[in-house]
Amino acid sequence: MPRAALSRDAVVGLALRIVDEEGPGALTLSAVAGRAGVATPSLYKHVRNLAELRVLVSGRVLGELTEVASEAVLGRSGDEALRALMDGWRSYAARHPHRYSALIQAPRPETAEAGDRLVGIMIAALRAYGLEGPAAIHAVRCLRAAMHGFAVLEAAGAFQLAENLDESHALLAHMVVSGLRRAPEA
Amino acid sequence: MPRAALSRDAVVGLALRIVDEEGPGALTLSAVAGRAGVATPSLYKHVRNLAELRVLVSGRVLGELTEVASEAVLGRSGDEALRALMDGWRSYAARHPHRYSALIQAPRPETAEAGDRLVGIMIAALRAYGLEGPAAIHAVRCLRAAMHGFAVLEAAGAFQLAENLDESHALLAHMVVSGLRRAPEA
DNA sequence: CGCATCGGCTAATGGCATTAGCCTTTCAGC
DNA sequence: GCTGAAAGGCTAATGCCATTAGCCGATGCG
Repeated sequence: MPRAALSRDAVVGLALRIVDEEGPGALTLSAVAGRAGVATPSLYKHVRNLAELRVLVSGRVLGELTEVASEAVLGRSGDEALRALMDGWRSYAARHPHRYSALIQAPRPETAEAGDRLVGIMIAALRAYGLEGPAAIHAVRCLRAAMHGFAVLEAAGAFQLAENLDESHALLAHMVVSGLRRAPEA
Repeated sequence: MPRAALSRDAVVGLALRIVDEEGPGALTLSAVAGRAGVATPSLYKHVRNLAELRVLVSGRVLGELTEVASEAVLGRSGDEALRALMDGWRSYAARHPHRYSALIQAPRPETAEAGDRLVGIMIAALRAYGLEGPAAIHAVRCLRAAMHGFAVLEAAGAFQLAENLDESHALLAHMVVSGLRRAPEA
């Protein structure tokens, strides 16, 4: 195994930095090569193509998000766990807006496992609500929709008014927990 | 005014068709020119550049969404209005997933007016809940987050399991209305 | 009838992705 | 220590796309 200057992971790391600093749209092989001090075609020794690099970046973000979610839920249960999960999620997205935007939502086989782990954490966070089977699935979907929707809009700067965003997010969390507490039946 | 073959609106229309059929990533000036039966540079007589075309497309989508929302709320109030709004929103996104994905979330001056109209509709839909000032703002943000999050995930095919999506969405609506009914205070 | 202007065209430039094929460095095993 | 295979970098070449510059015919107002 010859010189180990670059590596697949290093390339992804540089890509992540570009995404953070200049946004997902600025992620080009040319830019990565520039940062690596290498000619563009050299990157193909580490990554199949730009599309794969994007998937790898997305996978890394998914992993970080899973870690955040995992820590948030740890040692908590019920509403507390749910709120901590939502807060952690939002906080991650707010801290790394570009990175969060690089998260690919369309399911990809490469990141299926990480995605399942994340869903598992959400199910765990919902455990206290006594949801079974389909009900748990519906709840996870709603939780995802709420967290992702808020994160995307905040990251995009779509919330323009001056009102406190923490309060808005607290209301969102309130909606989720209160909706889970009383049955959807009318 | 010489021959009126193409027009700004016609270009946007073709762009919309490309987005619908091949996704937002396939929207290139070259592709539009191909459909228009015209050389690529000719498009610059109607549109400043690709970035502007994207904004125009996004504006059109925003307009359609506003119309859908407006019709949904018409003649309804309270929970009924809210549910109709959410259903209409989801239905639009599900009917035109690529188009919905072409919606730019970052606020742009060009579409600010349309955006305000949409927010106005949401506020109207929330009127029955007696929200004032900041509380209304928070509620609109949560509503947006919920609707947008669900729409994005559904459009991306992120909901993979077989469970009925209508039910999931009904739960989301339930969360929103039940969260609005009882005060967020603990 | 003249002419300003609209709306299309060709040519040219430059960025980026991707492929092909070369060359050097390094290390495993003798 | 020597050798050869392969990892990992490079240059050259291709092709797509956006964008700019500058040309030219048609059209409709005066």
